[in-house]
Amino acid sequence: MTEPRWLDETQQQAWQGFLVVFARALPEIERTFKANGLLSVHYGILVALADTPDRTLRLSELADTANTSQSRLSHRLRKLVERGDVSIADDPTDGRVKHATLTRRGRRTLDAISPAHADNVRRLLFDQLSPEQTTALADALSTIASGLCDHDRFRTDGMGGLHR
Amino acid sequence: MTEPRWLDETQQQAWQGFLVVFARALPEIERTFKANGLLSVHYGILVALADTPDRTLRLSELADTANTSQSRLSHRLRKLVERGDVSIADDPTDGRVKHATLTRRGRRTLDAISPAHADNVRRLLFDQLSPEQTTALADALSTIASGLCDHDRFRTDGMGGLHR
DNA sequence: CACAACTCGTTGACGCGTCAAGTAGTACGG
DNA sequence: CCGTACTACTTGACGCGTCAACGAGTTGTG
Repeated sequence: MTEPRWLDETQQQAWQGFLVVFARALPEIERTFKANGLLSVHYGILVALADTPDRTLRLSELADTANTSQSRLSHRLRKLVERGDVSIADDPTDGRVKHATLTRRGRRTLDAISPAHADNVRRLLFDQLSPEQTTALADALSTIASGLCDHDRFRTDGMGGLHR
Repeated sequence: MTEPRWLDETQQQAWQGFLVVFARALPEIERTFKANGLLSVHYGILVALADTPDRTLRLSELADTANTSQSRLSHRLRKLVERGDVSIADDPTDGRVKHATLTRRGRRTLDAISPAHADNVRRLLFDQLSPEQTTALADALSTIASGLCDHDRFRTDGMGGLHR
């Protein structure tokens, strides 16, 4: 066993900041979704589909884009399909694969929630920051995020070659 | 209804980064705790107590310091008391109040988990960043965090005058 | 002292996320 | 073709967090 390497003071400060954001901002943000009978997972799914050219993704890609596990996607998709926000279709060439498509109703749901959501995020997180702080934050988080995504593919895929 | 104010591109980038960190790093970090039969909540509770001069906090302060709700604290405390990591004592002057104290065993639990935890956080988040990025990140997150904590007291307390 | 209003902490029901197991479909080696 | 290995997705059990309701203790008012 070698001597453990601790976080330096700056890193501890940053980590503590993450914890506060996760513990205090996210639940507050979640409330907007609950007020519309949904969860942030649902919203993430709708956004992922809306950001796709033909509003359609196969489920495994959808799970990846929405930063969720396949089983969670499966569970939450049930409600979205029941509500008519998303429709599911079998792939014609591969019977295992299914595709999810954002319906017109799903688009409307998204439009109904988005303003309040953006407002929450801005108010809770970004209104406190100067433009320079925001830029630096985006830079650091993007760096971390891309590292995390690469790391993930490394662990789960065997070089899956998914988009990007 | 006025025109909604959206997030600008930088803000969106930062927010997306938060989501990725939240969805990919935290579960990974949680694994270390689960390997020791605990959750991150438990760890946060132990840390909060360890950071206090006499290793003792009344429960409401503990909940606040550990960024958790009172009921969650109550639920998770059960296991920590059973394990003997924390002991609970009634306040002698106010029958409603209880105090939690970190035991010697709790201290040992903390020491056993901390190295692996610090390692995870460093590896997943900070190893990717330059020193300048880390500093900027800590600065931005601290700013947001202090805003969130003030905001919280504003909503729940009636000017509770809790420490700080 | 009585009674209302309040605070501190606990509890239980309920819905969500995880994990491991399961079903169904595909690829491939012989 | 047959069987094995693999992939895509689904399901159910289980433990956690939330929320609302609760019991217990305290404070304030007349």
